[in-house]
Amino acid sequence: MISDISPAEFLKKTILEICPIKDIVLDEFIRLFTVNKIKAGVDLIREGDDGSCVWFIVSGLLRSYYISPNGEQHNKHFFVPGTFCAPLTSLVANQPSPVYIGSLKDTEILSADYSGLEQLYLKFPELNLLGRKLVEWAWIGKERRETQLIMLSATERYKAFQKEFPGLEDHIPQYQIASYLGITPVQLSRIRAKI
Amino acid sequence: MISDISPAEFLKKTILEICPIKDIVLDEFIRLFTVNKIKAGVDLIREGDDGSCVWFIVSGLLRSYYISPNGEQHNKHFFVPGTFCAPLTSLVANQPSPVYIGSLKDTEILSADYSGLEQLYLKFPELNLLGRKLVEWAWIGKERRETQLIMLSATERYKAFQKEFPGLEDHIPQYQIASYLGITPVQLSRIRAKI
DNA sequence: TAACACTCTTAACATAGGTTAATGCTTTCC
DNA sequence: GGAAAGCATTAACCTATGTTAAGAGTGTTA
Repeated sequence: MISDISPAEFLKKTILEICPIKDIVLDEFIRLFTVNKIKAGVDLIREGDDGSCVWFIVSGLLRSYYISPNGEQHNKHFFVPGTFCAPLTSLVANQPSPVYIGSLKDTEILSADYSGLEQLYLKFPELNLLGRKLVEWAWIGKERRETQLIMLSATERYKAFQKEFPGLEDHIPQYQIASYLGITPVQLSRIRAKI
Repeated sequence: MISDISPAEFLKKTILEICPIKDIVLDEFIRLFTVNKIKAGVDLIREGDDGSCVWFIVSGLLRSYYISPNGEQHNKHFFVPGTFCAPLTSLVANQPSPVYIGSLKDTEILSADYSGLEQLYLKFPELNLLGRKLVEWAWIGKERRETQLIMLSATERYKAFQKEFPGLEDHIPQYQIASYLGITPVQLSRIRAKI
């Protein structure tokens, strides 16, 4: 659906929809990114790794997830084309990442080194506006997710997931969705049978 | 414990712990804020209101919360002295607030008009660094909360709450804590009886 | 002091969701 | 084609949590 423009153009277009930004700054920003293709099922970062990259999803699907002490995976978020993804806790707090980030489908991304981005922040302080906007929108997403987890039943969360990620459930196994909803695949199957 | 310095000094000190910032910018930033005292149980913003302020908690306690269709309150976060609080979804998306923010104790805050802050962002683009840092840390908090909600049992969430807000449970009713944990007061009572 | 409001606890019962296991359906691979 | 792996469904049973209601403790107010 976005095959008619290059990854860099896709990124540029997405940025400009977030906030205005001078051409010279935008061009240097875009130049930080390089194209990468990864297969399904690959981890970009694992718990304990030091985060050093920011990614923009061109096509495919990424997820962030935790692994609990007993080895169970818990999906936190799905990253669809046109969105950014980064081990923010690690980058900001300069600590090992508490989360995993990996691909669920063959995925094309644009990767930027975070240290390069930080240098650009210093060179062009107004670039912090873009950074602020991106994190603000990410925060709003987390806030909505928190509300759903604390206020909605599993059935309602499933319906909210369908609205938030339209069509996604046809492309990934149900146990990945159940993990995102905070329930077992068995329970999701029961919920689906009832609806 | 912080009674020996003025609210403005407290704010200044807190800012400088987050990121370096030029004196002239910091002074103008501080000047945006005015002291307010509010009684316990007062709402600063209600669902549907247009958010226009940012607050810094000097003393006391604020909470953000949702009210579900059936009238139940669900606490999302407690704001303790030395932290910032704002109806971010409303400010960023320029929409009516989906959340309530109110006081649980007599509370002293510093309030700043968001439009004044936005003007200062334009005047000093490097101020976006502070904005970015503040939202980044807020995001990390939400991420941690999300992880707890999806991965931990209610008992474990209760213990995590005790660690994250030490001493707080002695100052607010248990049903406020239960609401934060996403369980009923009855269930919290059972959990406490077991421990 | 008595009455009231508010909070916490406890009990009895109901429901949502977890656990385990069996079954059947695809898809993949030899 | 047949075997194996991966996934979804279903059933039986168990546990955590919700619901409702009663009672006890505390503080406030008439």
